[in-house]
Amino acid sequence: MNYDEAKNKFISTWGALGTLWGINKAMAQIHALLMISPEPLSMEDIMEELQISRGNTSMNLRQLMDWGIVFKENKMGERKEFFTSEKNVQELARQIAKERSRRELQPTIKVLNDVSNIEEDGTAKTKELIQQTKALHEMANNLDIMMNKVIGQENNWITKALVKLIK
Amino acid sequence: MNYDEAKNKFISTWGALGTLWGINKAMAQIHALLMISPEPLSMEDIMEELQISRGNTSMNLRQLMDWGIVFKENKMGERKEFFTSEKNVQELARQIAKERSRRELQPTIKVLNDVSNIEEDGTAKTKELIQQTKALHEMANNLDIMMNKVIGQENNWITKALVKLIK
DNA sequence: TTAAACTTTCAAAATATTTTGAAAGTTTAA
DNA sequence: TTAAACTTTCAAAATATTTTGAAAGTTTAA
Repeated sequence: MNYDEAKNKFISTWGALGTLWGINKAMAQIHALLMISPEPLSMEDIMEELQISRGNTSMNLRQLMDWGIVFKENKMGERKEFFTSEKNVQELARQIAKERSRRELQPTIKVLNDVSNIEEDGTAKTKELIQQTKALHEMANNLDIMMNKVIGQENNWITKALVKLIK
Repeated sequence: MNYDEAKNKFISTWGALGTLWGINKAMAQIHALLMISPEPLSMEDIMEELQISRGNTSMNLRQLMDWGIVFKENKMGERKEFFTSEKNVQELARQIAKERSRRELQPTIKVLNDVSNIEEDGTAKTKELIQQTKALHEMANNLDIMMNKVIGQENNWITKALVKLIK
């Protein structure tokens, strides 16, 4: 496998995976491209490499910046904007964990909490609803605590400490 | 909030969340419905409750069974099939972790491994590609180890042990 | 066997998401 | 100011996904 094959394979795999953590193909591919680019890239560069339109590039770059994993960079003497990704994989993981907790887990936890606190009326169906949503609430909460602990830790923490503890 | 409001809220929230771990709305809603139903439900029951077609119900139930979180159940003297979900939340989490590892993480790890083993040719771009995919490979691998440890553990393990260790 | 009671399949329709690209907007240098 | 060099917005088009429901398939009781 040569450089170009490897590069394309990485970009398309990352793109496919991205759809599974809730971001679209173009967004994941832009991220993948920036991830392995030694130099910041301009919008033109990205459009060219991935064969996508200007509008698409602009919108997805903005979203990646919202996620906090891509940054705008200015080059001396250049008018246009350049972009880089967070290159540190640990930091990337922390950022993703943080955003997913905020966007998905927290709202779900709130609903589970609300639902599990309805009034018991003695019927089997109400009992079951309360019991199951309580259990899910506890589990989601634990997951959230875990993710937030990870966020609060030093960078190498996940790799070094947790894996060892778990073995 | 009364029973019906709570039930609907739970079903639609679970449905929305589902799309984020890679299953579609109908599939997640069927799962939610079974999760809080004290009795096994027939295909008719599900169609009726969620207002979805027979075909849709059939296909999504099959997929949930593939995931190993919904089971067919036969009622004495009844010809039609009934369905229940895995009611134990810990077991549900284990099953989801196991399937996600198998379906998403493992294939990605393989690609990362292949890509990070291309031949070094001294250029900056190749060096960056190798370095970044190696780091991602290590991280994905650790995540996979974690998830598989969870799978191997006794049921209450996640809640009881891990959360305490992490505090 | 048969036929009733069910489930599954799959092409077509409906819906949702993504992408495009031109127009509008913004910034900067002169 | 102005106008060139850029970025963003957004309606329309393209594409992808989901849903429907009728037809085909399967199972079971008699």
